[in-house]
This record gives sequence, structure tokens and C-alpha cells, in this order.
Amino acid sequence: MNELATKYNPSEVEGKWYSYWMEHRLFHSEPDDRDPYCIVIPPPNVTGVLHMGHMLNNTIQDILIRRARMEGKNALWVPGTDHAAISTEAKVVAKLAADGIKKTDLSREKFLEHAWDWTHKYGGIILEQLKRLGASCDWERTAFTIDDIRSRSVIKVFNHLYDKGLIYRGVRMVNWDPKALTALSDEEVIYKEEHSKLYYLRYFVEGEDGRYIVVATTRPETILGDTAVCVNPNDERYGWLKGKRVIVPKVGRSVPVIMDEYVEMEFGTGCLKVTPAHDVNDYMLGDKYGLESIDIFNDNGTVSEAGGMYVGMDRFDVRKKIMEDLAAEDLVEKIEDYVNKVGHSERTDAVIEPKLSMQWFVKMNDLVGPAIEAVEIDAIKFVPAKFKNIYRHWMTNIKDWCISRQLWWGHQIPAWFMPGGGFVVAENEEEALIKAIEKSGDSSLTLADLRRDPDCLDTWFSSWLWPISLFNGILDPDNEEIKYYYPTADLVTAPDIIFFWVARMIIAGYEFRHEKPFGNVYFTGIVRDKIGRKMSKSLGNSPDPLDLIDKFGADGVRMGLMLAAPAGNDIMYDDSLCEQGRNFCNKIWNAFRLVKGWEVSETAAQPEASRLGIEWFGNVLSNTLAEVADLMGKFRISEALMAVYKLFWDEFSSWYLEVVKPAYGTPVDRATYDSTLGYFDTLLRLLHPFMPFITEELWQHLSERAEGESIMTAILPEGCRYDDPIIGRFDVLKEIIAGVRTVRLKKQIPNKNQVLLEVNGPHDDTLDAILIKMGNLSAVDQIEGKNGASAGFIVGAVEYSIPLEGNVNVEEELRKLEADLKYQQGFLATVEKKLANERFVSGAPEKVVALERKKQSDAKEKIAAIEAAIKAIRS
RNA sequence: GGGCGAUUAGCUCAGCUGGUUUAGAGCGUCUGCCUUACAAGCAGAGGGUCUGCGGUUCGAAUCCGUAAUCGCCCACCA
Repeated sequence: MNELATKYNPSEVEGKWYSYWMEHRLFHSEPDDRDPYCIVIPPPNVTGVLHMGHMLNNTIQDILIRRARMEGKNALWVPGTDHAAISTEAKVVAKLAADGIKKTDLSREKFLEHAWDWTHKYGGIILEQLKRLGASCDWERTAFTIDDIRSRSVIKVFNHLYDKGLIYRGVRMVNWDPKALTALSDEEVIYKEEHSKLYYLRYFVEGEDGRYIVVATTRPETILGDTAVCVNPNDERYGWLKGKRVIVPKVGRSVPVIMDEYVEMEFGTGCLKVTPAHDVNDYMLGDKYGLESIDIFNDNGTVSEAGGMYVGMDRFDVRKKIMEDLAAEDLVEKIEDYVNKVGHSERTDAVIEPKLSMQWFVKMNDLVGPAIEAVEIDAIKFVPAKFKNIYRHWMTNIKDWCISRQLWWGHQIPAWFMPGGGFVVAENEEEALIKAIEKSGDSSLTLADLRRDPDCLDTWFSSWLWPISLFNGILDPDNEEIKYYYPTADLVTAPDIIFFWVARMIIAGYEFRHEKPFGNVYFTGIVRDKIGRKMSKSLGNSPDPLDLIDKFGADGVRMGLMLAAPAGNDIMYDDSLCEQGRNFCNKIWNAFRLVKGWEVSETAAQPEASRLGIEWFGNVLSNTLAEVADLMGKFRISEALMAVYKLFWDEFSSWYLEVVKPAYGTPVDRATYDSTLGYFDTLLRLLHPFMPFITEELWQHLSERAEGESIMTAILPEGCRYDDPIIGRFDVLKEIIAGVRTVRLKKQIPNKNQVLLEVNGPHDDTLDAILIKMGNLSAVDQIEGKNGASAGFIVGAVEYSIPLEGNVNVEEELRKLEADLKYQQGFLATVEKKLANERFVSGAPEKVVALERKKQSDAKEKIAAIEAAIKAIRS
């Protein structure tokens, strides 16, 4: 062991142990008698690559899983990927386009072949990357949202909801993505503030020569679809318009003026143009007043035949062109700068076009009840709790979910159209045929007569089943696995998918399983760069996680991320955090080198200092074990890690090891050595969930281990919190030692030179053995008054001093003491002011008053000690 | 436009039901050290009128009000 390098080398260690864990199936879980602890992974996009958000997210999950495993639970972390309908289809379409193939030239079957090829080629890369991080997922269970079990689950659920009347098909105004050529749900639309223009256009009034009204719009191109103009009936300016008609500029169409209080009189001119086919509100008005609806756009956002002019031009080109043409005809009143919110597709960033179309919807209102309640009463606990509000608000204002997508890559909607009109919903073709015959009464129907709806379902319509479908709980609701693992314990996810995924999983849990899907939801923050920008590909400010692992080691990166990541707070990532993690690995590594380098003597007696050190550290360790357990229970992971960090670095390395370290060239006694290895073992266990690789490496070195044994499955001792007097005494000791060291530093006394420590006052000598060793003292002498030249310090109310030969800077000593005196006097004054206040003494609890009195007497004692020291120096 | 959250040391953050020595940590900074585990280290030190203003209280970083700044979520003013 002595030939260990002075630095920890992660690359030599990580691959080895990951293979070892896999080989011995240590991540694998099956139902047994132990308590289950289960996390289902938020499935990353199958063709995605690991980014910093995944790193954060999955590090947290792994820490929770590994800790649960070491607490003796049957821990299972189920991995998998998401087929990500829109983005994967977009990637495949782009790849085909690069090869000169258009999607429209392919059959559905042919296209899906390409998509599967693509998935097999790039799919699962991200899972391989997670292994580098040390993720202890049960890879034997890896699932895919579109594999056989998950697909059949989706179909079954669709049928279930349809049969309950909770899924319907209808023409509605939906969010249309002209780039992906599909409808989207409301959640997939991101509104961005944009600097645009407000165009004021003239609409001449029919039959009133030369009289016109002015209408303000941000989208002049949609006048091609105008079928009315609307004003507020209370608007006195426009009372005369009642019953009139106006001419849509340029288009020349005569449209009615309608009156509705929906119109804000203050906005623009108080006149609203109504385009029922291309605006949600206008659609509502059109519906109310029976207006004609003219769909002027093709699916790709170009003007359709129905537009009548500019046919085939893109909507944004038309905007420019039509304004030129309107200006040429003097139909433009003015143009103003205007800031408004424009909806963009979450996946393609294309500007959303509100569009009337036939789609499938889920009636959400009938499903949310138990899901709202569960979070409200903390049956499902959100961490941090602020997300409860956001969740409640969304759930109580929920709208129907548009679940159909005009895509091929996904779960095809299980609806079949019949030749004579109408459709049936079924779990498969055979069932569809039976239902179709029944419904139509036409027994001559064959499968060839039925046409399946070509559309696919929203990706989230499969992800919302994830905690259930992973255990086949939809198809086989009574199987052992679902009964054992469900509900899962914790969910760890980013807050941006709270509606897409978290809320819907809760809804699905209650609807399909009558039980919550998980007990706690831990919302991570967003990983930002040092100056607070969200990490993104386009900004190029996101480091490649694998490069980071190469540079700092997986444990270093894990630690770096966790140090800065309180739940729900964004994390300002900086490489220096990983550096700190890497440095900590070295610290652990070198502490191990030290201990394993000791020669052990079976005959040497245990020094008193070591005995005391062992007693003290045992107490500190137990306290920290309990503290970490408490913090982890509250998901305060970075604080837990910090407690472990300080325990190892400060208490164990800087204090304990220095106390028990044998003098150079001498052996350590057996008892001290064994205790030290025992502590090291516990420390490694405590560290393991955070830093799995280095801890496994050192643990295996610590003593002989049988093949297949691992720290992963070692049990973490439980600590307990208590105040042993030795902890307090040791704290005082640390102060005294620090005082000695400060004097050494100030007086330039080398550490190897022994000094005498003189004590003036009531000094507790029970830990003197340690004091003498750590201070390199010749002795600790009790004295009265002052013995000549010395440099001193005060701890509590006791004066300590180190006699010096020759030049003592009396002035400096005095300055120091006087500054201290001034502080203590000021402090005493505030305490006495409180005590002099009668209302405080009578009003405050007895305990608080007693504490103040204690402060008062302590301060007085201390002041007396300082004054004595000053007097001694002066005399 | 509504709602929510934040503002504590140079940076990132703790500080839970007001009282635990006139506020703590990690990192960074400064000083001294290549001390026989570790210079990616050791030892020591400095650093804050808790965003401003007002209020409640014997007592406020903590509770209330208000202003400013930042952030997030939601919403159909074209």
C-alpha cells in the first residue's frame, strides 16, 4: 500500500468498479422481505446526449438510491428512455432530408423503419453516459416508452378513458406547429416577449361615403380571414356603427360590425378585427355570433387558396408585402412599436399558429380531484414546498389535453374509421372489426374496410404512466412487482416539467392505480453558468459532462454539483466546484495513505492522547451520522454533504489523525490502529452515496474482502445526537491550540521547537495530553500572575502565555488585549442593558433571562482576566 | 395584468416556531510554512450597520407594512 500515488487517479478506478458492480448484479433488485425503496428515472430522450441538468438530476437520484441501499432497504432505480415523438421525428426527417428523401415520399412503414434505425444507432447513448457518472440503475430493467409493454399499456389506457367518456374527438382551436406540422398541447407552447409592431388599418364603412374606422392589429396578414369587426357596445365613439358593415381593406370583403363587451375600449382604437380561424378569442366570437370562418393558411404556414391572394407565400413574408400594398392604397393610418408575447413551439421554436382542427382530447377536469387533494395534504410532498402553489393553480384551472399529434413516430391512436362514417376505439384490429360490425350493423365489413387514424399520441401520454407501466401495472395490475414497488418513494425532476409530467403522473396514478405514484417530489434547480445564464447548446456555455468526468473524476464532479445545489434553487455552476470535489478525493486518498503506511506494534502501549482522541472522535462521528440522516430526510443534500466534508477534512484529518499519528519512524499501537481503521470504514460508508468510486476502491483496500462484497451493500451505522462533555472540552482545547499556533506564527517560532505553556486561571487539564502533543509543548504550567516576557492569548476567562526570550513587542500585545477588552466591554454593555430593562426581566422566559445572566458573568470574568493580563504587562 | 419567491461576507448559500455570547459555513482573499499523508496541501488571520424605510415587541436577519431590484409561474387586450 505504501507505493500508492500521492494523488488519486479516478480513471484507474472508475471503470473497474463499475464493471465489478455490474458483474455482481449489485444494482439489481427483486421483491423480497425488505422494505422497498424505488425511484423511476425521468426518462431522457432516447437520442439525447447527457447535459448538466441530467448530471445534477441523476447524481441526486443515485445518492438517494445508494443511501437507501445502505440503510438496508431493497433499493431499485429503474432506468429507461423516452421516444420523444416530435423531436425524434424531427431528427429523422432532417436526416432523411440530408439524404435527399422527403418524408412524404415514404410510406408510414418505411418511415418507421428509418426511425427505428436511427433509434438503434443513437438510442441509449445517454444511458451509457450515465454509467460513467456511477448511476446504480438496475439496467436489466431498462425500458422504453414505446417498447411492447409500454405501448400496449398506452393503448389500454386510451381505451379505458374513451370508454369512460373522458377522451373525445372534435374540432377545436389548437396550437399548430407549422414546422413540425402537428398540433401541440398548451404546455408545449412557450410564450416569448417580442418587439413587434401594432398596425392601424382603415376599414371603410359600407354605404357611408369616405367614412372609415381604424382597427389595430399585430397580424395584418390575417385580414385575409377577417369576417367581422367588433366594438364594445358601451363605447360611445362607435354607437353609430350598430348594424353597419365595413369593407376589409385590400381584400374588399364586406363584413358585419358586431358588438361585444369582450373588446377593451382602451386598447388600440377600441375596434377589433375578427378572424375566427386564426385566433383563439376571435374563434370564440365567431362561435357566439355565427360568423364565417376562413382558414387562410396551409399547414406549413403559407397562405392557402382560401386566402384569395398571396397564395403560397409564407405568413411572415405576407405581413411585409401586405403592409406595402396597404400603404400604397393609403389604407394604413399609422404603425406603432409594440411589445407582445408570441407563442413558440417548445420543440421546434416555430411561431405557433392557432388553427382549427380535428383532434383528440382528454377531459381533465374529471380526473384531477384526487391529484389536487394528494398534494394539498402532503400525501405527496413537494420539495421545496413553493411548488405546491404552482401545482394547485394549474390543476384547478386545467384545460382539456390535446393528445393527438400529426406524427408517425409514436403510439398510433387506436381508433378505426368506418366506411360509412363514424369510428370505433379498440385495443387491436380484431376488436375494432367486431365493434365496427356491431356499431354499423354491417356484418360484411372486413379489416380492409377500416382505416386506422394515422395520428400518434403525445409523448407525455405514455410518460404519465411511467411509474406504473415500468412494472407492467397497467396490463397486469395484480403482479408481484407492482404491488411491491408501487407507490415509488421519491421522484427527482426539474421543475420545468411539473405540468408535462409530474402532475399528469399523479393524475394517472390515482386514475389507473387508485394510489399516488410516489411519496416525495424533489425539484432540482436549473444549472446555470457562473454569470447566471441558463446553460444551452446555442450559447455554448455548457461543459460536456464527460469531459468534466475525465478531468475531475466522476466523484469530483458529483461532489461539485451537489455542493451548490439546494433543492429548487438554480445552481451557478463553475468548474471550481468540481475542483473542490477533486481535491476532496485527494484528501481522502491521502488520509488513507497515511493510515495504511503506519507500522503496527502489538506491544506498544496506547498513548493517552490517542485514547482521548478516539473517545472524542467517536462522539463527533456519532453526532454527524445522526445529523446527516436528519438532513437527508429533509432532502437537504448539499448540507448533508457539507457536514460529511467537514467531518472528514476538519475533524478526522486535521484533528483526529494528527492526534493519533505516531511520531516519525515509530509504530502505532494496535488499539489505536484498529479504532482508526474502524472510523475510516464508517467514514467511507457515510461518503459512499456521494462518492461511490473512491470509497469502493479504498474500502476494498481497508481489509480483506470476499469476491462480490461491496461497500455499496454495507450497512451504514446509525448515529445519535447527544452532547457528550468531551465535545465541548475539545472545542476549548482547539481554541487553546490555535492560540499556541498563532503565537508561533506571530513570533516566528518553528513548529519543531518545543515551547512552554503557562496558564493563569482555571484550566481544565483533562485533555492536556493532546494539548502537549498538538502544541509541541514542553509542559503546561499553572502560574500566578506574570513571569517575565511572554506572548499570550485568552480562551474563555483563562489567560495562556508562552514565555519568550528577548524581544517581545509589548505594544502589540497590549493593542491586542485592549481591542479584546473593548469588544468584551461592549458586549457586556448590551447584555447589561437588557438586564437593566425591567420589562425584559419580567417579560422574557426564565431560561432566556438566566442565559443573559450567564453571559453577563462570563463576560465579567473574561474582562477581569484581560485586565489582569494588561496590568501584568504594564508592571 | 394576476400570483409566488428571493435580496445575509468578494462569490455561492445556511440561519426551521422571534431570545443559543453585538450573525454562521464552504469557496475565494491576506499572512506564514515544501512540517516525515496530501502545495490539488498545512497553520493562522481578516471580512457583514442581514436591500432601503416604517411598524409590532422587553427583544427582529427572523413577524407585519411599504419601496426598490432580481427571478419564476400563470393569463385570450388584439
